[in-house]
Amino acid sequence: MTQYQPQEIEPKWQRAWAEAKAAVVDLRAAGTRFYMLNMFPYPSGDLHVGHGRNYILGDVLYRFFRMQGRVALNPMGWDAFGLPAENAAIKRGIHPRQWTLGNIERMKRQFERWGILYDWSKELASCEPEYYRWNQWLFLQLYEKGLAYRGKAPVNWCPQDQTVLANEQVIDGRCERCGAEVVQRELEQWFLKITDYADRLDAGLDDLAEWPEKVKLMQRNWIGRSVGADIEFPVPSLGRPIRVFTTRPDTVFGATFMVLAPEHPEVAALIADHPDRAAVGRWIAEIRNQSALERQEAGKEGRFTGKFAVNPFTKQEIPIWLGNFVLMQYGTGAIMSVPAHDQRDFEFAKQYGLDIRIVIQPGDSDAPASAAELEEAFTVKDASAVIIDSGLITGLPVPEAIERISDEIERLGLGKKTIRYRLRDWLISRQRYWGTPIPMIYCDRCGLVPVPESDLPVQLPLDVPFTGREGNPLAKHEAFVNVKCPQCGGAARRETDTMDTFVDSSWYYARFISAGDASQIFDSKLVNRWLPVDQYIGGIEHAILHLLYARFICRAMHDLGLLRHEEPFRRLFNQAMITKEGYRDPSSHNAWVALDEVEWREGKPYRGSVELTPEVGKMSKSRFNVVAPDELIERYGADTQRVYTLFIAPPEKEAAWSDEGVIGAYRFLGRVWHLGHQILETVGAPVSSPAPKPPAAVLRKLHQTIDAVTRRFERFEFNTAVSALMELSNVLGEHAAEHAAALRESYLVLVQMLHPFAPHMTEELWSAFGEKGFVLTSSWPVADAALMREETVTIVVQVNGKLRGQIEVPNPPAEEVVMAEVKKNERVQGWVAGKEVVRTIYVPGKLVNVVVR
RNA sequence: GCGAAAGUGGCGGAACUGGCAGACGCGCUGGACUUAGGAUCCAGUGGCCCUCAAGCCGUGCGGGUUCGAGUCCCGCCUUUCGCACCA
Repeated sequence: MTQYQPQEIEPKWQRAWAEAKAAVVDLRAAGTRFYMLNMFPYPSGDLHVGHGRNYILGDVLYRFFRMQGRVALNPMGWDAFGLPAENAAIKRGIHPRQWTLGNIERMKRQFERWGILYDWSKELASCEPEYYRWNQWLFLQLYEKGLAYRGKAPVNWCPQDQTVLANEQVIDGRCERCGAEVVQRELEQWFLKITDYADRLDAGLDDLAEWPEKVKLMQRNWIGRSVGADIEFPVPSLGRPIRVFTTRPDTVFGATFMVLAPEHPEVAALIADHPDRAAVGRWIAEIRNQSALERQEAGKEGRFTGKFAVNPFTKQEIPIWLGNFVLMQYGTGAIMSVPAHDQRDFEFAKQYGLDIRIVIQPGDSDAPASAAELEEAFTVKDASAVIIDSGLITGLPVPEAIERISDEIERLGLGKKTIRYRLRDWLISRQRYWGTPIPMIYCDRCGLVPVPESDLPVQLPLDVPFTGREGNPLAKHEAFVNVKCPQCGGAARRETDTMDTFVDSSWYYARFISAGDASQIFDSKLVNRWLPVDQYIGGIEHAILHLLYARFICRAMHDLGLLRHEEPFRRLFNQAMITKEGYRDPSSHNAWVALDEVEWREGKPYRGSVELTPEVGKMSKSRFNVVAPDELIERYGADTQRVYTLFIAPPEKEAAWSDEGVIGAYRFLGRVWHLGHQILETVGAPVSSPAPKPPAAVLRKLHQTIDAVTRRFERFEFNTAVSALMELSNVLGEHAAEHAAALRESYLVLVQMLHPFAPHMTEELWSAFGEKGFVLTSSWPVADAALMREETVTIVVQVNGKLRGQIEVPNPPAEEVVMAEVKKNERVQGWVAGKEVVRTIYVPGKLVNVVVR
């Protein structure tokens, strides 16, 4: 009997697909499109089984939709700029480009060995001028529209990576990449004005019906939309008011003091004649030098300015304080403090002995609480809370009071209703070499001058030294830095900052449609046909970062008239990572970001990935215990890895890799293989005479399986899809000895359904059976509903264990079948054909209606 | 603290709208073939009871709804994941 030898089969079919250009798709071909996309990876070098899950999943889906007759596109590219390449250059003296291209080659090879089909005719790498020139072009369009600007702001500086970071790249006060504590610095940097799109990005989430709720929630929280009002509090000593933002204008009668951020522009004027000005100044300087993390850890702290504002509603003078907990970046950098109804204000007031005035109480309490007895702020804001002692809004429930007082604020010209967002502008400049040069020039005479489109791309010079010291190596490249001003022709300097690599990745999905087009960023007509991406797959770690940026840039491109859609990804799926030996391998879920340094927590690697040695091309297994795909493929084949990876758990769930478990997938494939050859030996490859009909049980199972597998594909339930195929294979196996010849057709249907999971083996079997073409290009089987059931069934109903009724009916019965009378508390059981359960609907005291499931 | 998701055998996990809990697979036990097997095949495998049959108990804990609850409702406990002075 022919042995199952994946090592021989797999390379053969990989070659065959490549030669046939099986995945190359004509984007103008007629038909229903299916744009399948995996988040393009950072080419860190090697991939292990955790990465495999991501790409295998995509490939399985791609093959499925293709067999379903869709014109399917499955492209792949490389998020090829980034820090690890530069760090490798510093450490080992390899040029980032060489390091990156070498890794790309290795990863491509790995994809091939997994049997993943990509349309390589559309490949792109963000580090090539061919790609990044359009990055620069897009930047210039945004600059013209005022969506890219240079501005001074307190920014996050990573001392380890020697660069600034976007807010989204700071996690718990630490650099997302290296884990170093981030410090605040006041620097002039390049920003993209994502805040202009805050409302649209928030509202657009409602339309993303096929995105995980979790991701939408995270984005919503990140954007942080809050509805409230700006109110101006007069400050007599200043001669001008200070504006505050509040989401609770209904509490304004309880505002007993005001707190400003230490960075607030009015602070200098307010403390100018402070008796202890020097001490307050030192305190402010101290706070300003603290990182966000340090500020929070310090607890609440404040200083009295000595000045007062006037509460415009109570007309009371209220002291103006400075506080370390008020953020300049949010709202107006100033708050009205209502200690009775805001926990932070409450704590601050208690600490410094400030007035507390109660203006809201639970609607069901008649005795007003006393401020002195208050143990925490009363923050209820639904209709159960009622306003007291507040002039025109007294007696109103909170929601109504908010409306009423907001109108009044506008009527009196004290301020206006406002919507504010937590989201801040996207800081995109990086003081690093390996990235897209920002196409701007500084001229002493003309100021900031954009590089003319005709001069694009601004090429990243390759001949730079990598010392790892003294900042960005680009700044030392004379030929790059010194240019003529495009406006006046005088001597000028080039911008040496490069772009955040998230800019590269925020529009690449559209470039695949026109990859290699030197004349334009992409062909809008084709892009309009192919966008949005039908199925996007990647790790949850980009819930905010990449996915928010991409949504923003897509809208910006929409507004530039480049494409029709506002949302880039119609359906999103986040696969989870694969774990091993109880610890989390961060790089397994992190297909994009290769982390170069490892942070250890409690003796385990917490953040960071394996150090890659390009010469060997293997992960350091002893240290990290990750499963390398090479060995696995050598031993069991890629098909086994594919089947096991999908069988292990639902893909959105973390899964623990088990070396023993793999054998189950291998045995399964072996059984299918041998079953095929058993059938072949009986019938011979080409069938001349009509095949005998398979047993009814086989047919029924076959069609149930087609139905189940198809449904499960659509719902990403690959683990149970595989188990359904195992069951079918078991049933076929049971009948093989007696009815081998009759099983040929059923078996081939199994082969087809198994194809997305085990493409190599199924191609081999398909051709062994004399079928023409690839399984890949055959069509997906359709279940026959009639064959999924028996023609007639016997329904048996027992009440309290005694036979109450028995009837033979057509299957499925057209109507409900009334079977028996039962009394309350009687126990009813129903059976169909001695096996399946029927559904019974109990009508108390009367009847049992039996309906076949 | 706020928000979200999840708790089922020794393990990964099934169970569509409430209807035979544990599909499928791993592991384990026994057997077959073998010089041997970590290869392959067959049988068994939630717990209790000496065995079969029968029975009883079983989906984190405590209540409830229902003829019937892993599934629905209420209250806890635990775990994981987000957010965390955002006014």
